[in-house]
Amino acid sequence: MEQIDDIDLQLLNILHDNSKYTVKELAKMVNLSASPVFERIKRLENSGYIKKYIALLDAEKLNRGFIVFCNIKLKQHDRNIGNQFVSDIMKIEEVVECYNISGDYDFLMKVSAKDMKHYQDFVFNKLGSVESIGSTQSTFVMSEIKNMYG
Amino acid sequence: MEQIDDIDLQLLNILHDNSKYTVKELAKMVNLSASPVFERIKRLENSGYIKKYIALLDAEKLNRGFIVFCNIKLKQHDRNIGNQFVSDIMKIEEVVECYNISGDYDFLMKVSAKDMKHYQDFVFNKLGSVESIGSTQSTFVMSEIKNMYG
DNA sequence: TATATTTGAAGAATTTTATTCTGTTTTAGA
DNA sequence: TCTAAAACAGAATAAAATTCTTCAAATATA
Repeated sequence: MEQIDDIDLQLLNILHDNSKYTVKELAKMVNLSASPVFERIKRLENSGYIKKYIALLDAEKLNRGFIVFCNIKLKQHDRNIGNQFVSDIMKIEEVVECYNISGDYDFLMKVSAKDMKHYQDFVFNKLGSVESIGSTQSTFVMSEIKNMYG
Repeated sequence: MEQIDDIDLQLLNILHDNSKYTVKELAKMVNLSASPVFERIKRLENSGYIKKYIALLDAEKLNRGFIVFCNIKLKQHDRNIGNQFVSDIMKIEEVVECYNISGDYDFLMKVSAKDMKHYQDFVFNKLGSVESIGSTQSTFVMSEIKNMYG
């Protein structure tokens, strides 16, 4: 596919951290004029290197600062159960991320709640009604050390 | 602090998914004109509800599509060892996220590599030279099911 | 209840930025 | 070295952000 060079990489790294720079500002950072920078960014968008632009929100202010990693074991390991689990989990807003993983558990979910009470309610009422789940194990986040996205 | 209403919440949800809408487009979505929408967004930025705007990149294209959750136990649990670990981990580019957690392990890291070979090299050469680490346990991501950021 | 006062909105005016266009330079290949 | 394609700079244009003014509604106050 498309080849990217060092300047493209610089632009990607800058935009990954802050997408609100103007092309003029970006141009100065990479020692080019505005128009080639504009063209490069469009190329990076069209070729898929840049997937999209989003706003990062303050989870604490939005009552979603209590983070838990929740491991899931399915009841059985057939395709139907798996598909059912995926489709159920997609609808639960507290589940922010979900991965199919190696090891003792089948899935690892990152869950975002207001507090322990909210998480407890999530486990009992939301996960509790997902039939495909065999067992769960919760790992609580005490503090966030590093997040290249947040 | 500042109180937000339902329209603010709508704007936050929209921008969290796509920050490239124009204020005119956003105005139509929430049934307002451009200027109040503009003011609301500025207010949400200044009050910290919106932390920043970023570009999401394609990890696969950038040779970072191999994701591993890496659990870490420290050698000892004193403040110096902990601080040393944090400061070391901050410098390692493959570590995309890191959390201080409850349970058998002390930290959970999300690691982003090109492939298994790269990850192996990361464990041996990068983690291998972090003195504070006692032991590690790797959980490999087989597939990403849900990601509210990606 | 009537009257200020504040708040939020609309729409126009202005400024800034994105985007396009044109001409030139560099680069790669024959 | 010559030619063609790609990449750049700078100007011109279009679109968006931002500001400003006015108005209406909501809220508070007498």
